[in-house]
Amino acid sequence: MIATGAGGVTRAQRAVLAALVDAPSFASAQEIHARLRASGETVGLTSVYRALQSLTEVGDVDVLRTDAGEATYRRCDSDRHHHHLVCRHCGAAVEVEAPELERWVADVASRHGYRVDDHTLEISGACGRCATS
Amino acid sequence: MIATGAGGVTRAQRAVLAALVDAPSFASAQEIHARLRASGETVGLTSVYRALQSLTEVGDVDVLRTDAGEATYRRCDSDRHHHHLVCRHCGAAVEVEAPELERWVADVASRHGYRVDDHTLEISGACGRCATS
DNA sequence: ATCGTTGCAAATGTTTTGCATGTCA
DNA sequence: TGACATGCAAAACATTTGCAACGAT
Repeated sequence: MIATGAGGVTRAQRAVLAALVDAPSFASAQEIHARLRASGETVGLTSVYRALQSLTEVGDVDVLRTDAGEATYRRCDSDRHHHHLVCRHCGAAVEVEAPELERWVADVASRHGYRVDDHTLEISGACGRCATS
Repeated sequence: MIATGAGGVTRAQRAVLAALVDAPSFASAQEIHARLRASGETVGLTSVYRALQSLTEVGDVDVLRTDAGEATYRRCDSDRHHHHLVCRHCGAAVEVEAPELERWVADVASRHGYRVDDHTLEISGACGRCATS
């Protein structure tokens, strides 16, 4: 496997990235595949999975597991470490950077004698538009 | 289905709870099943899944999805809302309650016009014992 | 007898892999 | 020609469900 540039180098990778740009928030591999098919692209499900795997490794997309166990993918604006605030209704997502949180995490960990290797925070709820309607 | 007491009322539920007490941290359904089998208990995999489902609904055990997509379960000491600090090596886990975090989450959400329905935070790293050895 | 529990087998759904084919340098 | 990329079909998973047998009240 050759190192892929940030833009995605294979046909499948380009197609998947394009689909992710349209996606309101996190989309599953199956959804991406269906969307591509619907838009006339002829990409196999296998290639979608492989493209997502590559893109994830390179860091171009973020992965999130749903409660149902489905992996969902999202193209993130920021390439820095951040967390998500996702609307359950319309799928709108806000990327939030949180230095205080990072600090707090490190603090709590060290207070328990732990070294932090990784952490995840996901907040789900309703965005302003959906909460009121 | 009848309401099950906190102790677990079916044979499968009792067995699963017992297995979870021994578990150093989160264990998958398959692991629990294997452990029960190894210890001589004759419990079907199906019953393990069903027991875990019931126990989860009642709130006796917590669920956590691994990156691999496997659901893992843990018997939690606290029945209040809390987060986990898990050691990747030995599996030791600390349950941490974090009022500041909850406040911060609510704050960030409202700043973006969101209403918070749910949130998850997982911290993984190395405990003191494993970090130094 | 009745009703919940059990567990096998089969179904489901996602993701991965084997393999033959296509494509581009 | 050679190294990938592709996609179908099949496999590998975790998990759920249908269903008949079982156990306790």
